[in-house]
Amino acid sequence: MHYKEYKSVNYAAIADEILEFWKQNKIFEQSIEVREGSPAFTFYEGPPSANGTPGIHHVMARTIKDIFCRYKTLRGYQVKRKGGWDTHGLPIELQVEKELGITKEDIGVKISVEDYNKQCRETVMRFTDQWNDLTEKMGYWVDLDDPYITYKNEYIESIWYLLKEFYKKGLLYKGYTIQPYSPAAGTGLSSHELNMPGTYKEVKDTSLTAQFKVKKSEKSDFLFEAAKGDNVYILAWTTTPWTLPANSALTVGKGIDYVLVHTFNPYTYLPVNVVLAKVLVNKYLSEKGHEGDFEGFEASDKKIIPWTVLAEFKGSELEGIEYEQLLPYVQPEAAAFRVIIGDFVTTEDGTGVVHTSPTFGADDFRVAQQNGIPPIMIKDETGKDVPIVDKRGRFVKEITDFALDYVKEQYLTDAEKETERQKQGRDKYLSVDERISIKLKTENKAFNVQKFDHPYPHCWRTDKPVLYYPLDSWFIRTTAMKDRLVALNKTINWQPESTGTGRFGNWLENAVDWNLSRSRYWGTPLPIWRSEDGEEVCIGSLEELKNGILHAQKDDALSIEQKQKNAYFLELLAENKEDLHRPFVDEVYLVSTSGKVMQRESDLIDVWFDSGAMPFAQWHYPFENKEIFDNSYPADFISEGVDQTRGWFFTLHAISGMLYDSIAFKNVVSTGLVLDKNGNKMSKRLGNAVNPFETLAQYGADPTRWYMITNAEPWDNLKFNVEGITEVQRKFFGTLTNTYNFFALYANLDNYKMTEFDRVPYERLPEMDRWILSKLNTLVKEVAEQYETYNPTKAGRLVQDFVCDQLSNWYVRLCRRRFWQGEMTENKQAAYETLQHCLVVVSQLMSPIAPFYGDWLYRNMTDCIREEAKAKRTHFLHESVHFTTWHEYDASMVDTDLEESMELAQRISSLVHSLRKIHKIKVRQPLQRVLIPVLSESTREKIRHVEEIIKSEVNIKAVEYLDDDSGILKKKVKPNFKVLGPKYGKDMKEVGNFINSMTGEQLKELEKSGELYTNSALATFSYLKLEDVEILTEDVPGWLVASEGGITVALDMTISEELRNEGIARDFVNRIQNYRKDNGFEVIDKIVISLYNNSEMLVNAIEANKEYICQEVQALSLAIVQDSPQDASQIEMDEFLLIVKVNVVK
RNA sequence: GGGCUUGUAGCUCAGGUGGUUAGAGCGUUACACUGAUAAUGUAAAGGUCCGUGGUUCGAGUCCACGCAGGCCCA
Repeated sequence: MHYKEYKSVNYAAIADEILEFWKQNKIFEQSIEVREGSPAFTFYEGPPSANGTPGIHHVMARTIKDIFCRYKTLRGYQVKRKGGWDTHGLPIELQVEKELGITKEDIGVKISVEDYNKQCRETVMRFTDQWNDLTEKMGYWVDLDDPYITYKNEYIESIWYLLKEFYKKGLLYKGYTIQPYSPAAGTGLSSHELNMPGTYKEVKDTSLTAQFKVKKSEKSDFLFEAAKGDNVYILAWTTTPWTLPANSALTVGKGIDYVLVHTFNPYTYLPVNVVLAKVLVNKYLSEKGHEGDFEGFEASDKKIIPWTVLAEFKGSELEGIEYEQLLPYVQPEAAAFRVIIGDFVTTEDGTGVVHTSPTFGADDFRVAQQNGIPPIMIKDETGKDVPIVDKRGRFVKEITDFALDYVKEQYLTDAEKETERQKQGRDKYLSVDERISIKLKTENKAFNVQKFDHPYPHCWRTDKPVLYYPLDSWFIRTTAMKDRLVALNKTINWQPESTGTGRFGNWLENAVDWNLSRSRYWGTPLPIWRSEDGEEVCIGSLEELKNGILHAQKDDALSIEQKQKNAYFLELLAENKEDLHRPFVDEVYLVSTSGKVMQRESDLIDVWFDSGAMPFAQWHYPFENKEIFDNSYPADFISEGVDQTRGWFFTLHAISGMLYDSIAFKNVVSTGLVLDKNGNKMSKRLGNAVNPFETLAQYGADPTRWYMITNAEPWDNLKFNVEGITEVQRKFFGTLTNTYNFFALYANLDNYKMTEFDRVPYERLPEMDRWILSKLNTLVKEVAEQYETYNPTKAGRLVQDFVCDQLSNWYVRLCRRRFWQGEMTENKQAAYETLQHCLVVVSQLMSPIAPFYGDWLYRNMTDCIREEAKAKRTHFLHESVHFTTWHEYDASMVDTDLEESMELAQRISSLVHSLRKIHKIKVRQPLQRVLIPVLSESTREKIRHVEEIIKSEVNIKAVEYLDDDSGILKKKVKPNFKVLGPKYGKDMKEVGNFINSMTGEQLKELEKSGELYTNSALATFSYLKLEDVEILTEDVPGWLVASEGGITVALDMTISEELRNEGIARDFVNRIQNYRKDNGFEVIDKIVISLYNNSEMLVNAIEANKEYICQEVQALSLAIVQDSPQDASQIEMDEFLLIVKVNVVK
């Protein structure tokens, strides 16, 4: 026996078996070794975090990665894939805090930073075992023996190196971002803290609509013209009037409609022309005043303010208009006070114009930066730029009218309020907002002031309002190289393309500087040491740090304690026990060139920098492995979820682009989400998360992977339904396994063993074999194209369709007889060889997606000649399909004519089947002939080619052709719109009607002379050309016909006595075969049959076909007896009752 | 609110550059086959192609505006 036979297969068991084989023989390692010296295909693994358990979506994401690495190996590349772990970051910290029952505030108090980080380090690798287990079980090949781990010193050192490179290029700088800040507590708040319940409280604030006076310029001319040369103001609304001294721009929405309104200021009653959003006019001006009495206003009681619209325009027309500074206490360093466009402007509140102060609003900051608008800032005593409100929440002295006043009333104690009240000389303390309102009212700069209720965030510790306030941060100056990053991105092949051009491209175009700072504990420390007056050094290696310390130790600037701490760090270094995390690096003190003590900036860096640095840091570049790095940069391929667009994809791209003017990856597949079967997001909380281990154990890795890949394109979201996996199991894997088993069963019976030589030469192969080989080669070509363009879904579907429709349902089904009949002939050998070849190639084509099953099939097919192949150094010497090289597409084996012929055979057979069906004539009943109308000689030739196949497939004696000359063909003519369209355009209806109502005579004329005089009223349509129509046959008068897609078939339903007898004989054979089987006869058993003559018709039929029957059922004799035999069996046949005795001949 | 994306049969999905009768698999129903048989084949039923406008002789396909879902950002 050369081929293993399987009664039933369990795909999970196959995976286990193959996995064991892989482990025992180090197949993964070997798959890389066998490609030693071959060109490299580089893959970067986006590191997962092992602090959570893996989910089914990880199976999806990693299958994609695996597919292309395996495919490229088959294509002869060496594909090293180093695994990695992402180990830093907030999720880990939060998890540790939850487990220890502490908050961030407790770190350094209840638990030392050292212990806390120790805890993080342990927690982060907690589920590594589960991850490794999943990796194995799903068949994902990645090197987990030597992964990169982002918390390792070597990794961090490489990051420091990169940061220093940024620093040297002037791309790493200290700036600020607008963050929630509590002046009362003196600390910034995280978004996490801001999301705590009770943070947002309903408060009553002073809201103010200010009038910004427009300057005359080319851009604003149209406003002044409409206002007849008078003053023009832009109205902007704010709930924080204290930010108005920091205003440096006004933001409008580019698509919003604005109007210029002529009216009076409600406080000063001066005539004004104001700009605001069209839909908000009614919020400020009552309908009663519309087109009111301007002339009489001065004399009236001024209760109704008249107004009229002078002009209407889009926000985009306002862009660039300049205005006068509203409260000119502090001057900006560059040109400011312009109208800019922002995407966050709404017309829900206010005026549709947003007062913009870059120091006190996150949106404001961003939009100002994008438009080159400077913030309003002053210099502090050290010369540093600071905002006009200090860290305690008070105006700086430069804001003369309100110097040192708290901007929020709530920051004052009652006693302070009283003192202030006396200073103000009023009976009630007036807040800054109120006093600014009064000032603006009197200066004709306020258009509206009122109290406004709205929710406002409060500090959870002090209960006082939060300010949005600029806080120090370190940045990478992405904006400086934006254009280059955009240009580089255009050279990357994105799959799908829209993620690259749209989501990623747009994001790059609008990118702001990358904020690196995180004020946490467990992460890569920022390697910058800084003195109080701003001297700083960026450390790029351990060596540099060591030298820095040694240098500092000699300096008197350090205290004894500082020197002791430095000494301790040096000691650790000497013993190689250093830890580059906090708190250790924080206790290193350096000395600046001018002799000042420098301490490390306390920030950690964004964990995304960690992962984005992996091309370098995974190899500890440039300190080690320079050569390896050079050979594996940039990556040929990466893949992650589309949610990584602004995460890993961006940081990889930014670091490579900015430091090395290179892309980091050439091809990228961004994958969609895995949802539950109803399209909802999976979550542990909702309990609809699918456990990947259970799924793999129950269904097997191969069907699971196959289902995920072929069901939807990877970038579409996948609605994960296990029923889909069972379908894949049945449909694809079941069919393929059956096909294999069929092969194995007969090959073993025939003692056939694959040979790589002495094959039946191609020229002598039967049509059927040549056809499936042609299909196979076409398949190889198409599958390769799909893999090459990173379309695994289409690749899988192609393989699946080939296996199910062509190989199993057509080739094997129609060739069954060749396998089970007679001795080994050339024809039979050809069948074995052809099927064997198809199966082996399929095993390879499918192996990237279904690596276990592919290998299993390959090994089942080739194990029997392995030793021989090894000895002769031939194709199948490899013990795993994953070592093989891609089956070369052989164009000479592709015969498109033959493929078309066979397709005709399939379609014609299907039509005949359907006719039989309708008329209830079973396939076992032979029919005399089928008529096929053909209009061209080439079609006739193609069908003739496969006549035999059609005849046996549908049990018909003859195929006949009807051509035009027969005269009985009824033809149908249809307009060819594609041709007619350009010619006749809107006269199409008329032309169409003409064609549809053409007579047979006219059609004949058209066919004969190639054109037809139409006698149409349309001048352009006097002649109809042959190319303008499609001619088909649809009917054969007097016959039963079926047609579909241009093919028509007519079936002769006459059942002659001879045909009837044959039908009965075949039915009889069928019953005997069933009997043999039911009674457990062996396939090779010979039998003798005695049939009781209880029907003339039956016996006649059997006598007439006796030879045929005996051959089919392997009967040595078939006797008709006049008495019912003893122990006879009774078998039902359609119209007869068989009383028959069947005995095995021993 | 913005960027990107999806919407076709009960379910999962195909439907180059517009061409009039929109396909496949699963499921359902019926039938056939019975030496691939806990398989297999054939057929039938099943569709306001998310909606509304527009361009066009003609729109599932192109355009605009919506609706619903998703991701990211604010």
